[in-house]
Amino acid sequence: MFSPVSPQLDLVALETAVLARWRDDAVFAQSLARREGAPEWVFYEGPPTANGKPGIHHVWARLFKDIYPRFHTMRGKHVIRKGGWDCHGLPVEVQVEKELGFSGKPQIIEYGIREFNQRCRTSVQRYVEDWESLTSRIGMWLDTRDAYWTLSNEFVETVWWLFGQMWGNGDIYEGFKVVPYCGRCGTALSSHELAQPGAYQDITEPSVYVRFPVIGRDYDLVVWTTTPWTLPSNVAAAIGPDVEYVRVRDPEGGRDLIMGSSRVLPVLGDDAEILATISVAELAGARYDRPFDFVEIAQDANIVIVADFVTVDDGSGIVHLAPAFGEIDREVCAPLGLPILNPVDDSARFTDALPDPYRAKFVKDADADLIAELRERSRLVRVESYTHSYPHCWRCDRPLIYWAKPTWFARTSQHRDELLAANETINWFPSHIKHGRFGNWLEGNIDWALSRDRFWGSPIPIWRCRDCGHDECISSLEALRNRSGLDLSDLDLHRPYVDEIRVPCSQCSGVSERVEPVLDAWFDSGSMPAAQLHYPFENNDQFATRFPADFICEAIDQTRGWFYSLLAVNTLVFGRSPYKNVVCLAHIVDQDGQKMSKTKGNVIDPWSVLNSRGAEALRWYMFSSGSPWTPKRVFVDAIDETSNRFLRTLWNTYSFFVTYATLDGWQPQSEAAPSTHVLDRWIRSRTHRTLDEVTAALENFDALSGAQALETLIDDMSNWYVRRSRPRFWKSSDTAAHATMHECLSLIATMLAPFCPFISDELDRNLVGDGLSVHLRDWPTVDTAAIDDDLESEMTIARQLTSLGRSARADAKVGVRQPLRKIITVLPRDAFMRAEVQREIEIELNVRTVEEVANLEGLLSYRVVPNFRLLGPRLGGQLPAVKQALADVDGAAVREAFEQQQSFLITVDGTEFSFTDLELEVRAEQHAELALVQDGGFAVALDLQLDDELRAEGFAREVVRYINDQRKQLGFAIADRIATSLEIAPEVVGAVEAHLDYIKNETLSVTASLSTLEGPAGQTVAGHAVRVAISVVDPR
RNA sequence: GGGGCUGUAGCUCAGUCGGUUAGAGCGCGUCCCUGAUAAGGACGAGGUCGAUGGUUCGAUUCCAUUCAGCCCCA
Repeated sequence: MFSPVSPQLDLVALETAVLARWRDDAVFAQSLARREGAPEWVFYEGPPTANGKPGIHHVWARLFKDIYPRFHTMRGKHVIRKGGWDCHGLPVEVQVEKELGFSGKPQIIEYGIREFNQRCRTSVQRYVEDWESLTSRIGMWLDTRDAYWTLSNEFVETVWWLFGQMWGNGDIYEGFKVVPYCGRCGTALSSHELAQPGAYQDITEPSVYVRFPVIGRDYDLVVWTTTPWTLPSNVAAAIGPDVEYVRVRDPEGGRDLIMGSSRVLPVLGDDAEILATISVAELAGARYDRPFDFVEIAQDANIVIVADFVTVDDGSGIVHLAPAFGEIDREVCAPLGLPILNPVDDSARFTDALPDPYRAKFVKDADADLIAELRERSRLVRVESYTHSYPHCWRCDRPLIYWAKPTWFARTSQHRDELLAANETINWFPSHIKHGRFGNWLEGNIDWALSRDRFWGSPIPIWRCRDCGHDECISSLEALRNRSGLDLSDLDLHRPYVDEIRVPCSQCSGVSERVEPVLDAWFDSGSMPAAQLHYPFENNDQFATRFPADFICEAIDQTRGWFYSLLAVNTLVFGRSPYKNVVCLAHIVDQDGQKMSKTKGNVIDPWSVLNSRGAEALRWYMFSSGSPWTPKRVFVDAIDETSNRFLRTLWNTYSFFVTYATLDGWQPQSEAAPSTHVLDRWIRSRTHRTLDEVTAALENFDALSGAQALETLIDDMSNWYVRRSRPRFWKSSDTAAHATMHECLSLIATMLAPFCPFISDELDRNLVGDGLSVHLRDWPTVDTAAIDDDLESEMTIARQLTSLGRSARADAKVGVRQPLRKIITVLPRDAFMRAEVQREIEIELNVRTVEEVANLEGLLSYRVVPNFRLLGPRLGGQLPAVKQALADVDGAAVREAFEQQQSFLITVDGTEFSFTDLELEVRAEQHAELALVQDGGFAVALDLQLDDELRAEGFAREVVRYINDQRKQLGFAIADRIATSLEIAPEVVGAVEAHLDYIKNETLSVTASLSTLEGPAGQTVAGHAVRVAISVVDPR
């Protein structure tokens, strides 16, 4: 027997119970164990950064990371779900700095790296617990006990090994990088940090047009910059090869000015007098007096060079170059051997190279003084306010500067073609990322700056000799032990411990110390395929079967994050992409499409949804509502809506089944042959077709289509199958209905399992009752014999006609309880309906017969609708004329012609055309006297003529409804048998007598006594006075 | 400034490998049903498929331009 099922669905309680079962029975572990030895389907967990509580957007990604592994596990694959935590990096450090009230590196050093890193470690551990509980609560199966932690010695050692491989291939070098740098925090910001919301802010600051007097000529260049503080570092001025330059008279009487012709008006105004054009060739190579000569220059510099990037969109058309403070500047100047002048220290203040008042001043604060000095020296042409988007430190909100900083790089740009080739092997979902956002990014690949001058990260395993400067990469503990001669068994592979290990230089007699920086934490996460297994130091067999991944999934912001770091590390080391399929989700936004942020106060706490609506509601919403590639609006009303539409309908249907199966004492019998009843055949066909669709959808990482197919099925089952089959469930006569619904609901539970692991497990447990979890089952195979295309399309027609019939009844104001003699239907020519399907229409519409089309001929006119899809290719440009001619044709004649000759002939402009009934559709057009409704090729007309017999039957049904209503109001149980006494108005007593058995049957009346009404009646039924008394009869 | 995505009913979203009747749910209105009932169903109103131009016999769908929103990059 089935456990009783409340019609009310309490998801939170259900989920709590299911979670307990999973825990008690170790279902997740079992699901893995039973696939031991099966082919691997490899999933990599992109490690969340454990520096804060997880938000609703993390839930989204985690659900997609859950559904496909669940599906493939059921499909027979072994899908290890090893968790992972990204433990290193600035976000963690910042969190700890905040706790300690620090505001920069000096305080950390004073505090002690050892203690600081210990706090980082503790902080990570704390947040991991939050992540674990949320992960479990949403029904995500992830092995968190065996998770990899990027802070572990094993992980770091593999990171070292990967770095060592790249070092060995010559792919690691030290160079300069012009980086966005925060002087206050004493650190460069990674591009990932610049990508933080709010990093770019519009600021207004002075931009200056400065004179660069050309040596040996009688004119000055007008050079534009928005960063006056970089002028002391100027080494060159760039002109564009295709820009037209002109000589302009100085309005203030100084030497003539040179600038781009199109910039004269915006910069100097209407009055400027253009004297002549001047060629790029003449300007190129010219030398000029630099604006400030504070910093010594040893080499030749201060020349005019030609560079492609120069535009005349703004400025003067001549660009100031300071390679210490601009990446483009550095790229242009470096090949020319121009020096890097860097009088700025690591706190973004001018060094002693500059005199007062500039010395020791934050560079941006020196702008005003520098401008004043330029003006004094008559070097200033113009100052204007310039508003642009400028990067800021996301921690202290101060403007960054671009600053040349020694940095370790990986030569990814030299491997660009390999990266692009590896990208070609990846399936991207959605596909446009492949050659769009990600492909474009790879095309423009620049070397990956790997080093971070910070504390909490994987130490860069390079030891540099204090004497000769020789660098050695030591990329394993074993190697480090050999080189240092120390016992390193207790060594923590972090700062400061690793820093304390010194090795003798291999080139001289000096001592080597580790270089200071740690690695970009993205290198850690990119290393995870090997590092999670401590490959190649152990687990080599596992790595062989677990590389590359079949599936990874993250939000789209990871294109330049993890998707890239994974590809870069593994392509450089292993020569191939580490993942085959990548699902790339969009972002979560609020009800109004706005990004969720704490300051806006529009953040949805996942726990509030989980505790009030349940994980399943959230899951179904995430899977079924809208494409995962478009920003998803998350709000409680929307979650409730999808949950009501689908989960509650499913639950209702399930509850209905269990209720009546229990009342009938029905039990599943495995050997029963499939039912032959048309409704049973239909719902089995629908269910197996849906199984086919869901399977294909999930194979294709398309959860949405799968969810939509399931929603359609549940709607079909609830609103047609159950609705039409109800009597069969309560008459005990037809066990086929029970058996069919049991089969279908069980199948639905199974195919729903990856989407909704809780409710599906609950349904399955009760329906199947073998003590197994649905998650330990194999994905079902489609019974292709059950799929009946014809039956499904006929049923679709039947439902269409039923809908039209209801509409006609509504128009005619004749309720469904009143039986009618017949309806008359018109179907499209190719439509056919077998009798048993037609019978469903008759019952549903409460009509005696459905009559065929012929009798309706005179009542309808017909319109001819060309099938453009067929005729377009055939007729091409003749189509409009033919279309026009056909519009005037009598549709009845066309119909007639098809009946007689299977074709229709028409002459247009002297040409004869012959059409088949596939090429021309004849549609019912208008209605006459009957209650007729038409839609497309379908039409339904009601015969509204009533006779006494029909009226009597209609009244009997009214009485049944009335009595059943009384049953409900009196709170009788569904199966209660009752005794009924009826007093009926004289004019209808005959009707009731004639249908008394029917009434007893429909109301579960064991007895029914009937008398003629005397005295005032309490109620009327369908306009006739009645009095009804019912009471429960002892069932025994 | 460059790249990408999105724009379909009041709202949230499907869909359209180009075919003349563009769908669902919610909301709204009117009804129906009543042995799933603190459920279910039908009907109705509501759309120039962001705008303009092009290709085509035919464009919501393809192309170009453009506007708006979002994302990434600079």
